[in-house]
Amino acid sequence: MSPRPDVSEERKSQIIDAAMAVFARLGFHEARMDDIAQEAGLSKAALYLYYKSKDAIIAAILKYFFSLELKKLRTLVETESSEPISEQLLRMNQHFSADFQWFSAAAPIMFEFYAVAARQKEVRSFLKDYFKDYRQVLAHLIQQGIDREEFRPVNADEIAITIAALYEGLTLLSMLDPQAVQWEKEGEASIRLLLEGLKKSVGAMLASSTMWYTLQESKDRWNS
Amino acid sequence: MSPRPDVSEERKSQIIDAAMAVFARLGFHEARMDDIAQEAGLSKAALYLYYKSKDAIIAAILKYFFSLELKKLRTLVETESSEPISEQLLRMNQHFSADFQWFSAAAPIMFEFYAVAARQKEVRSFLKDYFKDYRQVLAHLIQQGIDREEFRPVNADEIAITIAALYEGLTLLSMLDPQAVQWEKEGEASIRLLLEGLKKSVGAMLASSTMWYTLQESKDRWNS
Amino acid sequence: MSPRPDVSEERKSQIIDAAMAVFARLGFHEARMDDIAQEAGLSKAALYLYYKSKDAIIAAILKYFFSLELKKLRTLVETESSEPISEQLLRMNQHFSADFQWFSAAAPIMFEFYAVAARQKEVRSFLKDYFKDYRQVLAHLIQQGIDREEFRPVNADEIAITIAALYEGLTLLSMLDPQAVQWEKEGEASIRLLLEGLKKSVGAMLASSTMWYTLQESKDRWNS
Amino acid sequence: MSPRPDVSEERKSQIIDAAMAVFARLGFHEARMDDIAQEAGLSKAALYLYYKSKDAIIAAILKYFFSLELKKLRTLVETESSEPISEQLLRMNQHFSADFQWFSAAAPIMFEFYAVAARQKEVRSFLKDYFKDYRQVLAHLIQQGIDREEFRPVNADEIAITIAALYEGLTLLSMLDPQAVQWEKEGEASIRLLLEGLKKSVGAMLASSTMWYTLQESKDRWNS
DNA sequence: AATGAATGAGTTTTCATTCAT
DNA sequence: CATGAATGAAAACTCATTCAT
Repeated sequence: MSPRPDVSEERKSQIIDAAMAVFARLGFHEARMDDIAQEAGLSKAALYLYYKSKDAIIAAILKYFFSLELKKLRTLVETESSEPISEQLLRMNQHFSADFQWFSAAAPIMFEFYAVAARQKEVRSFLKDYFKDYRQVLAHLIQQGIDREEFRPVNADEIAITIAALYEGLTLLSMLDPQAVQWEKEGEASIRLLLEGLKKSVGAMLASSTMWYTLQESKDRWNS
Repeated sequence: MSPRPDVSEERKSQIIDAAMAVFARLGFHEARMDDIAQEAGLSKAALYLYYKSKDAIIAAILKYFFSLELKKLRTLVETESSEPISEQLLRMNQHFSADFQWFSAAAPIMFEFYAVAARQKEVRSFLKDYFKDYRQVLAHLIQQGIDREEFRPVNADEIAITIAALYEGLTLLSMLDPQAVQWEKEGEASIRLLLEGLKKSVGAMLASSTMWYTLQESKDRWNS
Repeated sequence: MSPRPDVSEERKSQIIDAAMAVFARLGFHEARMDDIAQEAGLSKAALYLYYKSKDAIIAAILKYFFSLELKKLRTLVETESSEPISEQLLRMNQHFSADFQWFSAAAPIMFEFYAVAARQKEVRSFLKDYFKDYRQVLAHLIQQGIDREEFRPVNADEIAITIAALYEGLTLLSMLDPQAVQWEKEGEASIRLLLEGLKKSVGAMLASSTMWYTLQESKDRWNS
Repeated sequence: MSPRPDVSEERKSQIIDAAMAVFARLGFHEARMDDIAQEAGLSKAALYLYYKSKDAIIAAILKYFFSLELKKLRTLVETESSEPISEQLLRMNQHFSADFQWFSAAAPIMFEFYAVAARQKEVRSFLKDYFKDYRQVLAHLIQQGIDREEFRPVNADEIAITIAALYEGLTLLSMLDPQAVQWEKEGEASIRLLLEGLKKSVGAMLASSTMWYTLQESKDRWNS
């Protein structure tokens, strides 16, 4: 119990929280340092004690936000489970949906980062790495499905891209039109469609089961 | 019909072109009216003869850009064709990819609009309508596939959402990491996966053919 | 008579005049751009149309002020005149004194530049060149005095340094204590003292005349 | 006499030393209280325990610095010596030159004070008194030279002004261009020139010596 | 129709100074 | 005594917009 406990970390996250709230409301450019200070209950000058500049706050949020997202995904997926991968993918959707409150609050910030990334190399590079990790986690999951012969022997990396793209796109569409595009519902529908495409085809399925023989007989009969 | 054809329209698109170039390079906020004027070869004051404000220019670009996109999609898809829908979808991909130059130049603007939409009702509303139309065109195509019994009797609107989301997400991912996520390649892979899921399953296929009867018999036998 | 005559040069000197007045009153740091704008009868933003920054204004004054001083000196001295150099030197003093109004108004700026020069290489370099020219003009004058055998064969450059130093020091002292150190009076006294030292000494005078021989004799006698 | 000798004085000079170092490097305005605190190895708040404000520190330096200079001059000159005054003046130069290291380090501060003095009455008044004392010491020396009939019966105060001005000017010129204006060399040359002007003229010299008679004879002969 | 000139209204950042501990 | 933390009060610089010609 030191006399004056380090207040620095507390202040920093206090500022980040405030800044996220303000940025979500106003955007990076319209948000004033004054707004953030007020939201944080600090003086404007205090912000500069903990962050060198407005950009530094934005950069800190960039790291904070996407690290958090990645952590969530990993917690959700990375522990190997005997549960069918398809079930896991569907459950993932539910978890994302459950997070919706937080998510839609942060969505404006997320999209702003994407917009910035299109022009700033550093931000782009950071997000590139983020999505690389993100896809890797998904690819690993898909690969398990293939290894367990739950899925066809597809290219897991490609599927990971498909799923990641799908999620980002859904987030955009549901942000724009929450009525018409309900994340949870459309997410599940999309995943089910993908799963349908990933499933071992009937032919393939039969080929790996005793059913094969019986069906084979029917086939023979068809051909005969 | 004045003797000198109205220079107004020419100036306006001259300004829009210049503004798009500048906005793509610098973003809405960093771009100065001076930059736009210079790029357009006009005086700054001249911009105000044709557009009331910087925001008015941005709004004009919003309309121009997304109308153009929609028009492209419609040209591509809307003419009914006897060609299999799956072929049409795959061909769509190729067309989008062919447009890549223009697209990646305009991408920063597109993402910026999405970011703005997250906060501004008017922009959001505009883009909501845009994507509604966009999905409708796709849904119409999917529905044809269903009607022609090329696809399973799925919910066409849902599939349209899936495809639209997929495209937006791919655009984001490939903007961030063009090496790892190549629009054309990954777009095609994704569409093929979807098509796999859309195809009439063996069971369904049989169900809509005379084969049904024979297979039914096998099923009966399995159950017995 | 062009429709809109170039107002740029006029504005620039309008700003320089205003800035000099303000800087003399408040110093470089205490002077606000607002103060300068007000003094110039322009808006603050207008200053930035003509000068990139406050420092740019200061730099412009640096050049303006010392170029002017140099020009004055040259006008005063550089035209060869048959008038005795000592007379010219004394007359120079009077001219400087006559300029006193302007000079004491500008003195604060001058000293501030010296202070800045002590720390900023660019300013120091500029003033180095200024004083080099200044001394050169004086040295040239002194050299004439030597060539005309009005002065002893001294090192003209050294004398120029002495005079330049003397002037700068006098300006400082009289700025601090105008009662006790009156530029005109003390300047003349100092110059007369220097002239006394510059005069051909009796010995030297004799050495260059027939008197030498006679004096030489006396010397011989002293030594004998 | 408290058991722990008052730390206050120690701290104060610790701060003055640090502040001088920082001010010399950065100037009064660019120097931050933080810089001074760091240089002094104290906290910023600690500075305020010993000095009311930044200006108070500057004021303390003003007094410290010029008192020191005056003390040096007095030590050098004030003890009456039978050595010829001209020798003493020349030796003074050497002493100043020997002090050069300290001097050129402190020069930026000195010039800054002169600049401030041009605008602030209090500083000006202080420096006025400083130079009054300074000149007085010199005048006293000169007067000795006159009384001893080493010099012509000139106005000692005027000569003191000349010398003081010369020194200040030389310091400026050598700060600006140490290559071209070497304090020691040019100081000596200048003093020698002044001495030349101060010397009793040959006529006068003779008038006060036995030489007079002999030379007088030569003169007579010239005239005859 | 067109523009060079001008500006009002900010906005980030800075820093001497204070205060709670 | 000492200081880590906090802030009020600027000040330089910017830029969308207007206006006189």
